[in-house]
Amino acid sequence: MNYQVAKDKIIVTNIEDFNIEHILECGQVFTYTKNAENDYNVYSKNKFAHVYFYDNKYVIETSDPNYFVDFFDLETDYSLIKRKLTSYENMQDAINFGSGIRILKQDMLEILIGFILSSNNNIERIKKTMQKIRTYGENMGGYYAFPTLDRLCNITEQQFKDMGAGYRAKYLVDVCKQLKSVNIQETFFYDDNQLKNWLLSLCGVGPKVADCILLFGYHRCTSFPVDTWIEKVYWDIFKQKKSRLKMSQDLINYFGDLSGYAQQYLFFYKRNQK
DNA sequence: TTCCAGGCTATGT
DNA sequence: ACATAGCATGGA
Repeated sequence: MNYQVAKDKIIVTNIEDFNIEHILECGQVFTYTKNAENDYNVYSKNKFAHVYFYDNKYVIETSDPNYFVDFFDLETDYSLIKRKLTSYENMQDAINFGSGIRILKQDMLEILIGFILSSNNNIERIKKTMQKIRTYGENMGGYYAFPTLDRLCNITEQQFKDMGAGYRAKYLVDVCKQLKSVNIQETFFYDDNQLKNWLLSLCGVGPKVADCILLFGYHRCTSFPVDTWIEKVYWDIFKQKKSRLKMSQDLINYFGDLSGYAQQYLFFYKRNQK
């Protein structure tokens, strides 16, 4: 894969490991809309990008190309990651199926809110709620920025409910209060254990959601979120049942530094099997 | 109508 | 430490 940065766009060529559908539909992100096949709008913080396939290339149109070079993790060699993962059993099919997956570098606050909403919920509704929450953010002309923490703190439980958060509305109000008393920048220097323990202390954040925030909000790739789909994958690999915590530990021991990447290929593949 | 959706909290053993 | 009910909501 290669890319070129211009003033108002990025051009991605040799796209064997960049596929916008794989990237957005593999469950790591809720802040996008689909215009057509291979044509999406992507929102992150106060930024926006229009991504589409054209002439065997991807075009990422945006007013801030450098931001999206980082967001799409374009400096990481996913061909190398896939080559390493190929040596594992049961991985070849998943890698072929989701060959264009990349793990996005998303905003921690958006990930936190999104995955608190994810519990016992479905992806379409999470996306709708996230889009509605965005209307409380700054109007950027044509779209809204995701609300800052100060703005989020002014949203009431009833307003979150009206946006479809359900019983998670209370968690959102409480977690915003909790975050206000923390220097969030410092949390980026925590080691994996410190960070997970802190995340588990937040309202609405249990083991699975904490692992998702570690992986998608902090890019800690030695994290392996276990959900209903990964439970099935675990059975395929190890032929036994365990608690989700132990499954996650086994999978991290198995995949090591590649855990987060393996999780995404396997999740996307399993979730889309008939 | 009933079941399910990338689980969490609270409350038991 | 482990097991289970209840949780809002909308779509199939």
